Amino acid sequence: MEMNKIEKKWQKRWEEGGYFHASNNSDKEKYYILVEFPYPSGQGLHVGHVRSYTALDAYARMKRMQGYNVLFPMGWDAFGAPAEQYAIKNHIHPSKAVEENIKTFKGQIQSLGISFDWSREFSTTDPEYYKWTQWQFLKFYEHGMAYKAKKDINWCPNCKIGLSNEDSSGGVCERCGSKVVQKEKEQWMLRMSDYAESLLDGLNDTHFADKIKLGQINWIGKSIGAEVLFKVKDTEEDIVVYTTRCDTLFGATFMVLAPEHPIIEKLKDKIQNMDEVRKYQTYAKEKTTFERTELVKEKTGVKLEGVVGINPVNGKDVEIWIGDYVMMGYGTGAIMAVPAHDDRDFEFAKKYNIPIIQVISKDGKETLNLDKAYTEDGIHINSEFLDGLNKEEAINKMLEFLGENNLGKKKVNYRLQDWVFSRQRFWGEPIPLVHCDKCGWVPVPESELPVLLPDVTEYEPTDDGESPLAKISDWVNTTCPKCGGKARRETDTMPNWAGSSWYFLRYMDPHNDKCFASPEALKYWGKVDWYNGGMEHTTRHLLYARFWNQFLHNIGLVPNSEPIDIRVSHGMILGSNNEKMSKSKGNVINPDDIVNEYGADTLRCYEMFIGDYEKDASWSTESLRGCKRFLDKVERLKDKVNNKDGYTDEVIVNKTIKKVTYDLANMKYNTVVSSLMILAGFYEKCESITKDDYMVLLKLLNPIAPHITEELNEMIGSSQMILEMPWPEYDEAKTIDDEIEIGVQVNGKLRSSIKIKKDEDDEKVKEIAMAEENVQKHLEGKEIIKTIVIKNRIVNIVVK
RNA sequence: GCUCGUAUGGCGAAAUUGGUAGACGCGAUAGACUCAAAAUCUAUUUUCCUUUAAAGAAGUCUCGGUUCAAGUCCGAGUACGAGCACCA
Repeated sequence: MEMNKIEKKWQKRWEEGGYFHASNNSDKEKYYILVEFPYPSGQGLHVGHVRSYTALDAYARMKRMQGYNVLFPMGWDAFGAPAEQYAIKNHIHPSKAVEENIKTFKGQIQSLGISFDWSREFSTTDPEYYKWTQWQFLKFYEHGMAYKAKKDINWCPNCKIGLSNEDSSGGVCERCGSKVVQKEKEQWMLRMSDYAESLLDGLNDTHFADKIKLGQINWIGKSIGAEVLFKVKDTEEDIVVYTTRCDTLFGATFMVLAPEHPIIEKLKDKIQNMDEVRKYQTYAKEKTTFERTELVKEKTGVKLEGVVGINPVNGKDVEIWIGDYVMMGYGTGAIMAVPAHDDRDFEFAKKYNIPIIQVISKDGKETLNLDKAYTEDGIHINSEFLDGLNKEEAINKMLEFLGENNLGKKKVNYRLQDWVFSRQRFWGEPIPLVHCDKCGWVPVPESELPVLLPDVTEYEPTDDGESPLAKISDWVNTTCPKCGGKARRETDTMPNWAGSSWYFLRYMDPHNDKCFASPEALKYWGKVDWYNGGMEHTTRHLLYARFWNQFLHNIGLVPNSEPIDIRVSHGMILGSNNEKMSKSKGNVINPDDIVNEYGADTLRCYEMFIGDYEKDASWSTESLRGCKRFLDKVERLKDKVNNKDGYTDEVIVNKTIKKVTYDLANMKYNTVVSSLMILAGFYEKCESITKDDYMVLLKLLNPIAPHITEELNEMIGSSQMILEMPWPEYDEAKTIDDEIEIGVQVNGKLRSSIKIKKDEDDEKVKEIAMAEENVQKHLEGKEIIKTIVIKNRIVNIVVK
């Protein structure tokens, strides 16, 4: 068969018939299947895309045949750096490059026969779409969820641009290789940390895979501890520290502040070595986040001479240090150091000769010559009212004490920070605010949305790191919507994550120009039932999307707090050498080439067969040929079809229907293919098969190889397309043979196998098993202690 | 360092969730068809002993445990991979 021609024929027929268009008014039960929309890069489609699209396509096709109203949409996440880079280089508007890339991607996806509902397609860069992204940002702003704050960003002094953490990995600029420094800039922020607890709780309303839930939990990073107040001797100042181990307070011999801690300025007249402190502050500032965390293993710090803290539990003096191993961004930016029981504090204390007091031990005795921090839980010592208590008891008692004396309280901290929502880039959604000298920040009125990106040809950032938009004075200068006076537009744009944080809502009602989606559509489609994407997006993207949706829910705009029910992730397709596919390694497989040579169905079938869907898999063209052979075999079987009715073998057919139905819904695509191979192999051994036999195979295979199965269905004279037929049902009672073969073990070792009737009486099975010659041999001269019969499974005879 | 995965033939992998380990596919070997090749079909293919078969022994990263029975459960460890990373 000429596969390419056949595939085109069916793709055209499906598209023209609108078979995959989901309806917003249907009596059928809805089912929303979503696969992450791609960034349409210039590289074209990757065979990895084919894997996840095919997998969900197969599921969607089965669900439709099972009678669901399936929403399976596709679109484009097209804002972001690569398109902007391309534009800078070639002096064309990024939207042009995006348009071309989308065309390529779409053509490639269509050549695979994926059953996306193209009538709902959009790109995050469409003004009709980003109008609503901007509108939603204004909702954040109106509800006090967006604010401006000074933040350190990764800054390349050579390129004069701000870099993401990814683009500055290793502490050098990805583009020019120069050293990245920290630069303070005013940035728009979203109060995501306010939602930390709610994002944690909400996980209970989802059915994400455990590892994905864990990823979210770790990212949110909840920690339960206490804030403890240390007075600074002979001043009115206090220092509040955050600790998860307030029970070790008697062992706190010094404190460490983040170098930029504000108390330092307040105490500067008291600090005798202020020069040294200033020097250290500068040194810390110049270090990038990378160096602070990875390169410099050895702890450094400077003691604040002339100021002393007071340990609130025993009134003893504690030294105050600054050190860059303490971060301003977490807790209170200050810690109490307990060198005996914390590795980092121990190292610091050793280096600077600070006293070490042990307050926990295994046996209630002090350890001589502690050579490293004792971090196991034990019994408290040297701790007055805590002596003899274990960790939990001691923490509770200490919290009680701190509370009674107004010295501290229980405190929950989260690693999750507010979302830095500004980018100094051209190719993103403009933040729809203007700044007026008189009125301050003023939202652009809804009627003036979207704030469009201007049509220019220069996209280089400015020398001081402002967005390229800042240079376009026509665009920047505007009037204040409130007072009508002179005003300037915000020139920062939104991060790439913005558009993808709510796109799943837009699919429900993509052409609505009155609102981002009608309440009816939002209610009808509800949650995404099944969301698939890459492992790399299971923390941040998913968290942003959940946060965004929870916020919209809280202000009454969407019906569900959680947007997604089930989230799964697929493994990568690696090159045949087990490495990530890349041009430089020469191991890239272009799906177009495979489609041209072997057909889309073969590629689809192979990628489903390649292995465990959630794990990485290496490409093998040899194995791909095996799938081609299988499809050829299915084709040849059509010549065996006789004019009889019914199934040649009820059991194998029912068994296969059961397995394929279950496996398709449980991401076990590889065994879907193998069980169909077994069925085809069985048919091949038959003299002839019935049309019913053949139709079952075609229907079950259709979700994975839709083109060839439709063609064969037509060739044997069906007037209806497979995709219009109901999904095959199975009869549980017919999934097991009447006669089965089970193993017989003696002392757990297999000695024989016997044929018995299904559900045969245990005593009878015992009898048959005992009669086996080889079983007898192993029973000879032994005493039978007991015999275990597991129905339809195994017999085990225990002897002595 | 912490958290989470993973480990099964020459290779990709299955295993009804504690019940005959290696289904299915690739590769390989032998044969059929063919002038020949391709395609297709048939047989064999975990290892060891054995001419073969029957029969046997070993075998799912390592060591130990629970059980009539362990790839599957428990404990300790090794290797590889992923994420987070001085989070107090």
